[in-house]
Amino acid sequence: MSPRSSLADAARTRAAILAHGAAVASVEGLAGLTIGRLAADLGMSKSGLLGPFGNKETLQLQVVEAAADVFWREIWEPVADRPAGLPRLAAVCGSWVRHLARPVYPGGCFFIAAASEFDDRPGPVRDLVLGYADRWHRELRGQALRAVADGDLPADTDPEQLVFELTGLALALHQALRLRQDAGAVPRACQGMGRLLGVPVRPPA
Amino acid sequence: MSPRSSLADAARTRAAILAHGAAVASVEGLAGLTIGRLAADLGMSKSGLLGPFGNKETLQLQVVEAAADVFWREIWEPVADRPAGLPRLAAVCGSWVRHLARPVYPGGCFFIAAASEFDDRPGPVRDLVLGYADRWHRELRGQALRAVADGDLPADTDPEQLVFELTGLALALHQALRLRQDAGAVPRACQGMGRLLGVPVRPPA
DNA sequence: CCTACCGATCGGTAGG
DNA sequence: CCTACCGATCGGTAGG
Repeated sequence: MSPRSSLADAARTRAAILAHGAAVASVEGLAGLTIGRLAADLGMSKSGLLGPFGNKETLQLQVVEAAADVFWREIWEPVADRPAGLPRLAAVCGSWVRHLARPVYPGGCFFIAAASEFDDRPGPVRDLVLGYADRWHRELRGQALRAVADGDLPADTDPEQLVFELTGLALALHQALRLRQDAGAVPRACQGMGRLLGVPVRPPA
Repeated sequence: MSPRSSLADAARTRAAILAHGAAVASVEGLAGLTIGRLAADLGMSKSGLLGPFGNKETLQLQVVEAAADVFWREIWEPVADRPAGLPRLAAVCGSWVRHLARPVYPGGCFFIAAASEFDDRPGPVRDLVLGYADRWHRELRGQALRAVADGDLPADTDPEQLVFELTGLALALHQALRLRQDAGAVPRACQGMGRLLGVPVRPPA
């Protein structure tokens, strides 16, 4: 075993806390995260766990950021090589569906849960979640605009309406999978998205 | 003032607890409901508040039932006189949109929040929320089936797919209103629903 | 319905 | 990173 600097140890500890925190928060909620529970799960003391963050809210914010990194890598990175516009939009819808159908976190999509939990709780956590939601929204809309400009979507397409309806299908898929445990919702989400885009949408293998 | 029996007093106390509990839960979550906070809000002692219910879980279950009554009265009762099938389905979509856009609870739709919060927490609360979600789903699907039988929707319409997409539009509306505070989502939800049904959908006055 | 109280757990701090 | 500890609050009970 090679020796490890205490700096690298600290970074790995921090990453482990954030990864486990996101997993727990996906089930119990970000507000339901407790320092004592996380510390017990990871075999640490409460003060040792809190140390790198200082207080619970900072821990929550960094858990959100860590989950955003995972989300981005799961969904956008695999399709970054697709041509901008309709091809990339259809591909990202496919990887979005795959993300929702895959056990990335035990409680399903971290961001759908966090958005619902904090939509009415003003403060830094809500602001951060909203910031990521806006970024996601603009990214989708940008591809939709490009698809219209390319003539790959009808000229009278309203990109806002399209993004709104795609988002609805993703939210319906999440609810059907998590609450109703209805795996048949995966092809239904793909069919709905495919009809909106005029091209097939499929979760990648 | 007419005298009141202690029985009627108790019933009014119980109703006040459940109404306020649903309002608080719409913001803080059903799990975030605390007996001490509810008691303080209502000027009662903790033991007095807990008395009619016995424990917190029973209180949660009865809050869900009270919210379900409100939901039913808000959405289905106003359209019960519409002809079954497409007319009633379009009308219920309109009152659904109105419900989501109206400040019925300070935290938005109680059931969307509760479904998200408890979708991964096994137990009686989840079972009850799921039961109401199933009932809602079957009610919509029944009207869709009737609309197809009446020839008011194309014969190849898949009622499951239709209900899935209508639900998605409602979920997207809720998220847009609560998280993004985007009132423009109301006409977008109506447009999406109207396109699915082939008839206009409008929130009633 | 109340007061008074229980053990457990909360977020967080002192000191090392 | 740890132990030891803080005041506050949790769900719930005893007794009236």
